[in-house]
Amino acid sequence: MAVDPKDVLRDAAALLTRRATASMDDIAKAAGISRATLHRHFAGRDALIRALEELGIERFEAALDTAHIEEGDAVEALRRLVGAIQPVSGFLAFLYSENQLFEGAEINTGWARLDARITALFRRGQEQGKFRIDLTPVWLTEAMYGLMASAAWGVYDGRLAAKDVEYMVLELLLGGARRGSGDA
Amino acid sequence: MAVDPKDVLRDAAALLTRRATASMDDIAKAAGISRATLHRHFAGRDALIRALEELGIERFEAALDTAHIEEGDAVEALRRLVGAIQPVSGFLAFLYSENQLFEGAEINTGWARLDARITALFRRGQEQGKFRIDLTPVWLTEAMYGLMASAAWGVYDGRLAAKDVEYMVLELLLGGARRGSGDA
Amino acid sequence: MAVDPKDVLRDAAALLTRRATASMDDIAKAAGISRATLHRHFAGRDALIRALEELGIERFEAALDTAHIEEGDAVEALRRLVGAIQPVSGFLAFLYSENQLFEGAEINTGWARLDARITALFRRGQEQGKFRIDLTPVWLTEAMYGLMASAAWGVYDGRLAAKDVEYMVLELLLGGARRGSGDA
Amino acid sequence: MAVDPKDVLRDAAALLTRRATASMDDIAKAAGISRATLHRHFAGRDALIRALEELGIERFEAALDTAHIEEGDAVEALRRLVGAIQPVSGFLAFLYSENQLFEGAEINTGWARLDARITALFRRGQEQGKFRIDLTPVWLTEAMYGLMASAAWGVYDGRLAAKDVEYMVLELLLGGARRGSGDA
DNA sequence: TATGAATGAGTCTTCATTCAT
DNA sequence: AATGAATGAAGACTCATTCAT
Repeated sequence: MAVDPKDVLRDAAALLTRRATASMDDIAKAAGISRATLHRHFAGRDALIRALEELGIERFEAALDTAHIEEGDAVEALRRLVGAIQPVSGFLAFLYSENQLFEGAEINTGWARLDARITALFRRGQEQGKFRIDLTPVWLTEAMYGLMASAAWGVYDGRLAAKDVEYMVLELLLGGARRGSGDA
Repeated sequence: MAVDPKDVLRDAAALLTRRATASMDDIAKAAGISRATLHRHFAGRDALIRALEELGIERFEAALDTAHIEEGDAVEALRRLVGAIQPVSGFLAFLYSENQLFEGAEINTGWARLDARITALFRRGQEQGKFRIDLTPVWLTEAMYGLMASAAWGVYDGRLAAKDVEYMVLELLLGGARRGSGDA
Repeated sequence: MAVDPKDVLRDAAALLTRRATASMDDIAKAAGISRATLHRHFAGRDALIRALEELGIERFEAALDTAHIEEGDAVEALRRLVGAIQPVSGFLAFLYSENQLFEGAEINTGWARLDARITALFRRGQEQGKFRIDLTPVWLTEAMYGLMASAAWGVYDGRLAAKDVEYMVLELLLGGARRGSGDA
Repeated sequence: MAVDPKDVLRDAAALLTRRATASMDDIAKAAGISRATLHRHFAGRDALIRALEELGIERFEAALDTAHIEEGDAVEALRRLVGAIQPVSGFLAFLYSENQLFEGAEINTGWARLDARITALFRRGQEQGKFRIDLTPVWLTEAMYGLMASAAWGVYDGRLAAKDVEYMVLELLLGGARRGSGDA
């Protein structure tokens, strides 16, 4: 009968990924607990969102670790990264837009650390001569987020097939749309 | 003293682009009118959002027309398109995420027409042998939106310089991140 | 149909004097308006309480002015004061206990000014040789509040007759309970 | 490990004397037990308050007994009474205002017995020719409570010195503020 | 017996919307 | 046509209380 906060977060993440404006009541229902209990575990909506960010950061970081993005060829590392992120991309897309849309909310500094790792990946790729140097690592990082979110939303809305997404995000990011770039 | 709905929409668009959760009161204040008057012109928040979508569609369409995306070389047409969209990308990013995040709201079918034109552009490019055929036109369209939104948010948050955005979005979209792709 | 905030305050004061724990809903009902309207006029419960304090200060100050407590014989001035306060003593008793019981709430500094005027009255009386000097003016002021509140509560609970209160408060304050003191 | 209800009451009294609006959680924390245990010992907040009243009555009664208020000269008895009450005056002030402010709660009839003893003291004083007969015993009793509460609050807020309180309450109650009354 | 956990009920507050001038 | 004023509906939050271990 004891409620595991992890489970509540999981359910909240799943719901908010689908409907970003869900109320505390909706979230409580989705988690199968009462509103009061939800408040007992997360003191207020802000606290819940912050906890969700922590969860997102944790999952994101796990993906980065799994992908060993600091090791080996940057292109290969990016491949591994996109593959590893895929399963949580919907949730991350929610957090990404949440952070963009709700100004004023303190943005969890945990993201900065992850941003830095990804930016470093692109920078390493540039130093290895694998990535273009006219596109800044910061922009490539941002672009990866944007493509990931677009893909997640496209899948969610039925415009894209889930199985294709990984390939498409990666290929576009690596080689762009132009023929002779990435399809050689 | 007569209020021009166009002006109100313009102000609302400007405000919501900055703060997507602005209340009707905020919007009315930004437009310099009373809440009651705002409601006289737009029967409810939904109606206002729908009108904003109309405005977005209108602006988007104007950009597509200006760029003559149906004419000439697809790569050049895409260049013109990205350039023409730039000025309204922030507003479009707002509408894009609004449509993703608030399920239930009927999505204005006007977007489909525009999506179709852009998808057609990518398809034409593929037929011209300019664009890769392993990335679907639908995905390329979606990806363009995602990159545009990311760039707009990056600029808004100060992570990217406004002057670089057009180049970076276009180059990534065309040539991807990999060296030897688009920087030859 | 326009609601006069003064009327709302009056009704709120009347209700809270009777039942200090009345909810915002109760207060709104007592004032004949909706909760939302109550919030429109007073942004939150704290703001309402603060406004009530202002009203109390105003009424109290009016009583002090009416009684001309700075003029003439201190004993006579005190007589006039107790008489003038009588009609608002219930309300003041509410505010008095409110200030005692709810620590943390910023106490309106307006009270300090009134306290000072009353304290000055007792001091003047001491200098005129009319009041004992072994009881500090601060205590006499505090005591007057306490007697006033006790009397108001006694009347409210039916233990005391309203018509007697003025005399009893004044006589006790001036002459105490001991025979040969004030009943000469 | 066994919880002594007496200890809980003691702690609750101490806390509520300081902060009358303390929640059950606060009270439980102050007593060093869990909320559930607090409820096991006192079935509900009302029951706790009623138990506190019992405690107050008990302490009050003990003070009255200690002071032997039924014996000897009424003035001397009153002196002893005020002295004996002093240590519990803060707690009694809390119960006093609690009873005034929260209508609906059944007032413990135990108070009536104590009121009667004090009223009898003043009546005896009148019959002994020591107290004025134009101030009713009921009012003098009520006034004593009011002065006691004012003094307790004044001390708590730092407006009065604890060491002076007994003298000031007693002197005002006996002789009033007027010179030549009590300071002869 | 004591308690961590869960919750129903109630409060405050905000927002979109309507009304009367 | 425009607006100040009023409100119903809905959400966040707190608290006293109960349950299961």
